[in-house]
Amino acid sequence: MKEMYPKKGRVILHVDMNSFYASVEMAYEPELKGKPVAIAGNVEERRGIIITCSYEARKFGVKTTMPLWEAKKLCPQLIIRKPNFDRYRTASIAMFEILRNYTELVEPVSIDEGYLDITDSFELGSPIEIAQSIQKRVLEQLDLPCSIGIAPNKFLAKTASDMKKPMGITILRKRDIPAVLWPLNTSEMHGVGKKTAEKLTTIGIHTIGELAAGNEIQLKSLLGINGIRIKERANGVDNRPIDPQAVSDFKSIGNSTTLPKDTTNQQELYRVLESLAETVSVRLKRKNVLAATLGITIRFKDRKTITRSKKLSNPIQQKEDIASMAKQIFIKEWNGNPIRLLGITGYDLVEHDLAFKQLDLFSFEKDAKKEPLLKTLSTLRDKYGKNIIKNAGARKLDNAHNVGTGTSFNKDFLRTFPQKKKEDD
DNA sequence: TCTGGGGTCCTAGGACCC
DNA sequence: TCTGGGGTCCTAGGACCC
Repeated sequence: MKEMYPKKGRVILHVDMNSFYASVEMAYEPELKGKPVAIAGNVEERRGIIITCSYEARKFGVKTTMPLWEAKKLCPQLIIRKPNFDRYRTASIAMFEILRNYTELVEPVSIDEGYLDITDSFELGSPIEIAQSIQKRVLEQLDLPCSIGIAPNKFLAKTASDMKKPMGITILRKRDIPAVLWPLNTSEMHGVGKKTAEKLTTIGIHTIGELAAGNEIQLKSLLGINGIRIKERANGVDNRPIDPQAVSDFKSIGNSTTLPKDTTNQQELYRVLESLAETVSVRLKRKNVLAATLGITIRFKDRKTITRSKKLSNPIQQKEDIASMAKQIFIKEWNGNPIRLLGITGYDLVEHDLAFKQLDLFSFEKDAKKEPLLKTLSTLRDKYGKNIIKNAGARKLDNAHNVGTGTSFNKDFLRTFPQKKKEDD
């Protein structure tokens, strides 16, 4: 029945805070308003860079990622502040709370931007009225400016919010695409960076319009699945839903630091790893997760960067565990060359409760003696889910057969669990 | 005087299994 | 004696974004 009616188009908003960190500082310190302000990391050191800056600073040519000394040269009166991440987090939470007054379908993308699906929020007003209301409330309640894009999907909404800054509201309809989007260079597209743009020129594609008409076979062989995707986007096609949960299931937690100066001193490097391990441990604990894979990043003097990771038989969270594993991985790979940056990242995050049950599982030996192991494993699986068994190292649970009463097991046993031979192979 | 730190997603090769 | 075609997992690197 549904198909008999024309499909109702979605209405998506993209809310993008304008020079967020600098604006938050101005809200805290109104004297800064109207002045060139920049937030910069490592202010004391030669490697300080601009994280973000006010529009007044941009007029001087100051830009994100620019080295501090260069920014000062362009704008000697530049006011520099260190980042206050707690302030930004607080402002971000308040901002998303305001957005949730308009719909439950709010998907935070980063600390300063998010999508809203207001398709079913029409009783609150037209899309443009809703956008105006959001902008007004965020400004009045938080003293923060934002730009909003209104469109039928995420890609177009994101593109639209970028078109008028600060405090813009832009509508981008599908029918606007040929006039507005197609004349632009492909590198202007969200999702197309320098490398991809360069590759595209090798097949004669320079503008978004040329990409929209590009040969799919050619694009696929050049860029893989991404080639198909950016062609779709160039045609205004993007079916990704707004997912309010998306932000909460993060995939990794890490911490890295550029050293004050390049070094080959192993003790010093170990101390850095310990300090990184501490931060990662705190962050893992705050999110109530453990890491089942640990990775390190090493950047050498010449900026060549390598990553090494190790899947662990037991997930870890304590700083001592993280530090010792990180050192182990590090020392195996380090060739003695001067190091510029070190990082530690936890992957394959498992929730604390589940990880705990997973460990508990190994103390169930007694139970295993009472009843067939297969039954015990099945019980555990039913209780804690298949992944828990999988994470414990016992893959192919379904192939576990013919294990009799009285069999005891521990984690090593689980890992080397005998597999049933397939007769038909 | 070059170029931070936090992430996500995709690809590709080798090991291993059937 | 000379060799298939799946599939999954693990690891490393690259591209991109804010």
